[in-house]
Amino acid sequence: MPASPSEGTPPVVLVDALRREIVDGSLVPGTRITEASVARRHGVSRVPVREALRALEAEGFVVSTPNVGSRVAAIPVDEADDLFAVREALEISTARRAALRARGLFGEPSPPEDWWRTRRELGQLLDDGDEAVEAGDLDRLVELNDRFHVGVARLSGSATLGTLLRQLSNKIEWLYALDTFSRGKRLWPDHRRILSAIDAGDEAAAAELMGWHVRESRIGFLARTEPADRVADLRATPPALPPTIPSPTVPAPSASST
Amino acid sequence: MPASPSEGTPPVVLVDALRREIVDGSLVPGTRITEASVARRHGVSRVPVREALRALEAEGFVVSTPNVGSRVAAIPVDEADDLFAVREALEISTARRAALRARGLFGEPSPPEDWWRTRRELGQLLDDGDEAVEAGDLDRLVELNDRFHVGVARLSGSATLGTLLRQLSNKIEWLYALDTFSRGKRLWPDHRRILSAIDAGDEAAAAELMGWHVRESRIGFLARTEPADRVADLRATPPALPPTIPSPTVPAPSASST
DNA sequence: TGCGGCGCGATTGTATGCAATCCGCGTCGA
DNA sequence: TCGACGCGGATTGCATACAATCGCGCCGCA
Repeated sequence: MPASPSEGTPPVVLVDALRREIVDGSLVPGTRITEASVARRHGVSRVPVREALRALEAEGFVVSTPNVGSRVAAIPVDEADDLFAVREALEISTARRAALRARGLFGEPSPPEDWWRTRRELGQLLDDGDEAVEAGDLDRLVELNDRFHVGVARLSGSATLGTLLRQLSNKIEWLYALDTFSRGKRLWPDHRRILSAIDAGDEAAAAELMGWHVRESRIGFLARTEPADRVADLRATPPALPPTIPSPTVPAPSASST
Repeated sequence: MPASPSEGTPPVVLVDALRREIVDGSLVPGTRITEASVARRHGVSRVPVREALRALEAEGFVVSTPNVGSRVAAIPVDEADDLFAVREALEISTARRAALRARGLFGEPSPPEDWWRTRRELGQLLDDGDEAVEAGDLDRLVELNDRFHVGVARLSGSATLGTLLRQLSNKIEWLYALDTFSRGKRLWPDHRRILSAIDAGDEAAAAELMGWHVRESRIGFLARTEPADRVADLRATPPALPPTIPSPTVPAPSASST
């Protein structure tokens, strides 16, 4: 239930802990991160800390220079819009694939047990989110929002897209930390519609709804920093929807799932 | 000149070496990678090897299970088209930003020295590529192609987009390794046009050309596996070009470039 | 007073050693 | 004959120890 069920191995815990501190602003960009201090704080030796720092570096949250050390990277503020643009393409793909998998394409005769488990979690998530909306608990909504999108990526069955999305959505969450703007509850109901389209196996609808949804959040974000006319300009443009060929070609790959 | 000039630190070397072996097919998906064997082969201890494996895991080329070990991940064949779709959005952004930087936007008064150095490298690259086309040296062309796109990402000045692109383009190269299809030299001349648009600071043209270029390579790839009518369908659709708000808002962030 | 070189403390990079865990195989029992 | 149990080798996970490197402040010198 806590995001990743198989967590427990120290380096992974460290990565999650540090990334969280970075994303939510506890660790200000530019802050020096010494291996020893992290090791002490978490009661481990420097070896797992080093591994964690390497992973965070690969994800772009930390910059390291050899023989000198690691610092918290700069928040990619001026890349915000581009990140949203990429996310749009990415999530359209995950939504589409999730719907296709619901129809039992992609080589599998029908969605595997794993798919259904994630699907159930998402259902629960939606209810929790509705509750949070009622209660006005925006912090919780932020977290649920993130988990919803990651969940859809898991439904898509694509490890690659999932990895990319996780990186992207963490970056975007980081951007939100720049000020106290909290993502509105306005967009929450979209999620239920998206999940319905996935359930129905309607990949076109899933893709379109997700595209629209991400696009709206992009507009919402940009509205804080960009001149109004530019935002209006973006809003006027019809949703992108890059056509993707549904590819029921190759069955499941051979080597990974052990 | 060899891809990354400041390389030399062992873990980075290991990451590059292993990733290369994976991408070019020397290490077949599913292959077990034991830390000790890698350590012996490279004459180091297991510690840097572990760090390298973590990084590769974060990039998605390796899957590790705790207490068991690491294996080469499965090639994401059935995600090919989605990867191309994401790459399209990504590279449109990098091309656009590169052109904007050429115009001296983004807070900087004019392109910094670093920009010009990369720009010069790209110029050289184009000439080398023309040569390779003449000589029919397709292997070399593949490498140059990769370096061109990564170079444009560097011109864009965006570490985040650069990281994402590197991951994506490695994955896509991995896909190409699936068979002996070699990326045609037909698309090589596009690069010169793209670079010209960047030089001119024409961000709209740069974005459009890059979008078209990536799209063409996507079509070329898919033509090998997909039914002809689907490919024709994709080809008929006009280039996406998700509108991006050029954001000259925030100057350079404070903490990173040391 | 300004500046260049030097040495020390701090930190990173890596090797080694040992405990923990897992997988495969042989043995025992029904 | 078949299945369950248990043991041994192999491998991972981590802590400790030590060498290498860097930044920074101090001192000497012009």
